[in-house]
Amino acid sequence: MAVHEVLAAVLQVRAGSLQVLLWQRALAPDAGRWSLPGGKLRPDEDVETSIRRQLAEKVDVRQLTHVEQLAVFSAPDRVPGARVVATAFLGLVPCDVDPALPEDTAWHPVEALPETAFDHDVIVPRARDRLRAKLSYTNLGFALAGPEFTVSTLRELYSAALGYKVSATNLQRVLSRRGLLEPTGSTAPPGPSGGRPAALFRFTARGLQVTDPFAVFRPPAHNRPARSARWP
Amino acid sequence: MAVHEVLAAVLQVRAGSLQVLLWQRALAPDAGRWSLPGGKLRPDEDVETSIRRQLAEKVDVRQLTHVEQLAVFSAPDRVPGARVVATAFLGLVPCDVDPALPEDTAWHPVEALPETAFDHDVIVPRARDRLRAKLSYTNLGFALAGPEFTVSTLRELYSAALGYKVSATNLQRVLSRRGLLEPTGSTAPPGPSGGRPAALFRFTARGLQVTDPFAVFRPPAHNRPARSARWP
DNA sequence: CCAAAAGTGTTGGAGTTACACCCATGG
DNA sequence: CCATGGGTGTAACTCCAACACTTTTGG
Repeated sequence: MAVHEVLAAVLQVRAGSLQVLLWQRALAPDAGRWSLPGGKLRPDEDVETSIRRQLAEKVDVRQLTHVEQLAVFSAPDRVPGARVVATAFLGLVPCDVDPALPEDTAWHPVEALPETAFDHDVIVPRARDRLRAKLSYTNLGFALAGPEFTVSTLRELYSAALGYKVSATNLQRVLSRRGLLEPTGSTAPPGPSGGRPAALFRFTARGLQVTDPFAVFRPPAHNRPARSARWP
Repeated sequence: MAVHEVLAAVLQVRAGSLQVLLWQRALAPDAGRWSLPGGKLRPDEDVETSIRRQLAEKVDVRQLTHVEQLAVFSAPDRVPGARVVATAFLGLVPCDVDPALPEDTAWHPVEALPETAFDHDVIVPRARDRLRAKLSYTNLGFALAGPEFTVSTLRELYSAALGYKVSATNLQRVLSRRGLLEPTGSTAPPGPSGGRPAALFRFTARGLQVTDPFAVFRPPAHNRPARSARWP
């Protein structure tokens, strides 16, 4: 008989850094502090439906390219008053959209969070770490990028999300070898200072796919499929 | 205002195969079908405390070497009657213990489940997959093995859990290079048909440690620590 | 022709698989 | 001394990081 709420750390790469969407509480408890968007779970919806509805309603974020569960936060005293159990989500918004936001809502760099309400400061790093891990072994980059992009752009997205410089050279090679990237055939015009025009690419799939499931302990070669469609 | 329950897929390698602990329901709904152990979340405990308590109480499993959250299952109609939201866990029991079980409780191979209650048949494969993934990039093997073991024994555990043959040669090398395994100095007596006595090993740490966090996209070498203590 | 940005070639090394070979023990 | 299981040495392979080099544009 506990209230169940859903919360989302919605992440987007903005201005070269990974940022999270927060709204500032006007009322107690924790008035003035910043809070993850979300709200109560309704009786007729599951948690993912609920967080998608609440994000659409409250902060007008509809262009989520990826949503996944992070964890349940259930310490009995995690919020003051009656107990609330929370299911936390990671949400991703591609870099080519800029949703209209209510007055009290703003993006904040993940590495420089303001004072947050309740246990929300624990949830944001969890979301960031999940994103970083999945960028390495899945095609999750599609959720940060727009439909078409240059390798330079993609490099900036990966660098911002991972927190360190990624080489464009090797990024393109790794993603191409895995079959995640394909050229569109067209090119982007060069900038004002010249330079060779960049080829445009897109992700071959836009749903989450695990491309490198095993760091080690791969199954023996004779009953393992070829590179393109890996186990399992 | 939904009831919240906790459920655990408790896994152990038994008789060469990965098995899960289930109890057979006596009463409706789903009488006769097999169910994951668990129960209602109490107001004064968080979900992990709760699942540990319920496993200790109901099936007398106290020797859990590892417990972690899997996911929330929240479809409004996942159980008949009033709504119940469930937090599912993965639990691991080392191969050297054999807990006393109540009458209605038994181990079942993960690959040959009986008819299960509700959505529990979805939870068990999720637990298995999580275990398989973490065996590759963490030291989670400690949770399947006893305090001391031979490489042959460890090979059987990994083979059963992963579902394919693992070479003892390479298993030892990989785990040793990562610094997860250390020899105890003593040896196990050979079997009835002779053979060289096997050296005994232990895991150097018995808490979960991520040993291989990045499949690719490692940070540049100059700001990356050496092999032993990897990022982050 | 030069600067700038994009893209390719190539080398080297880390980590792993596969397999041949050597070691220690019981009958 | 031979069968049996345990352990080591080593070659080949996959994948990736690093960096030099080439290509294509604007001034």
